[in-house]
Amino acid sequence: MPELPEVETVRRGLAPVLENATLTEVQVRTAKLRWPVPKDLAKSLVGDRVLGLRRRAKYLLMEMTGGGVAIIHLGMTGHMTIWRETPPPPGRHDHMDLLTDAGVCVRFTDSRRFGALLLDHRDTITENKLLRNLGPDPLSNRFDGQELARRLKGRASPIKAALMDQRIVAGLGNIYVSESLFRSGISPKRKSGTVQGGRAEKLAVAIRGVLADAIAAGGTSLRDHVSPDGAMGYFQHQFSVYGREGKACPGCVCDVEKTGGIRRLVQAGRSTFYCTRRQR
DNA sequence: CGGCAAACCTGCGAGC
DNA sequence: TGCTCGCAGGTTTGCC
Repeated sequence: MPELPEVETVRRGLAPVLENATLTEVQVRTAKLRWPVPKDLAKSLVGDRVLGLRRRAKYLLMEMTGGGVAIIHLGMTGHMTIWRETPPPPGRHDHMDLLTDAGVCVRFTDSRRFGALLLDHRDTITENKLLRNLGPDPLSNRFDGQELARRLKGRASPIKAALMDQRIVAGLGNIYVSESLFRSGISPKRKSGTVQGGRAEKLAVAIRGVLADAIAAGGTSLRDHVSPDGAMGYFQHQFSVYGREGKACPGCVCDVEKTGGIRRLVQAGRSTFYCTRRQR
């Protein structure tokens, strides 16, 4: 499920029920996630009020009045569900419940358990190992064509790999990299260092546009619901290339029979989808 | 440092 | 129907 637009959708769904709420109970049923859930999690959070729910790249940061900050990552299959009434009995993959003084339950579910919940403190959060090397958030004003060009300069790797690298730009994943490259007309195989000037500008604009459109659509729902209120995201219906191998490129008028349509290739172990005619 | 495969997990759909 | 295989939205680690 979660790249930046899905995480932002989750943040927006949870914020109204978590912000200003006091946590009355934290139930951890599965401590074995991407990293072990801290043993003192409940002790650190219960009784504190949630000051704010923020997002940094694909991480959710829940800031507490006591100074604690819960760092949440949804991994590949993690999602959150809000229960305003008594929640159903937890299933095998319902690893955690956060209960608030308003009687709301926020349940964390993650079948593959690549997600994480860790603790830090507001005084040390900027030096946190998971956060300190992240590149700019593409929707922030720290990100534009010039900044992207600077970060790509001199790199020999294909641009697909560079955009997947969270140190270059933070928040893209496999779907939105393919879609952004398509929108900017850049081949995923192009050497990163050659994406400079106008080309970098175009790519930066494409990244921002794709992410903004995806957030407006409530993210992408391929297998899981993304929104904590159960609503499906529908950006998958706007995909130009992702998952569309052999289908017609939306920008090409050529016959699919002749061109073969959208191509798939594997780069660094991940599928990339692109159009050989429109992306150079 | 760069690049790549493997590792961590489970579920699902395709094909036989 | 039921099994096996490949693939899946992420990130770290370890090896050349």
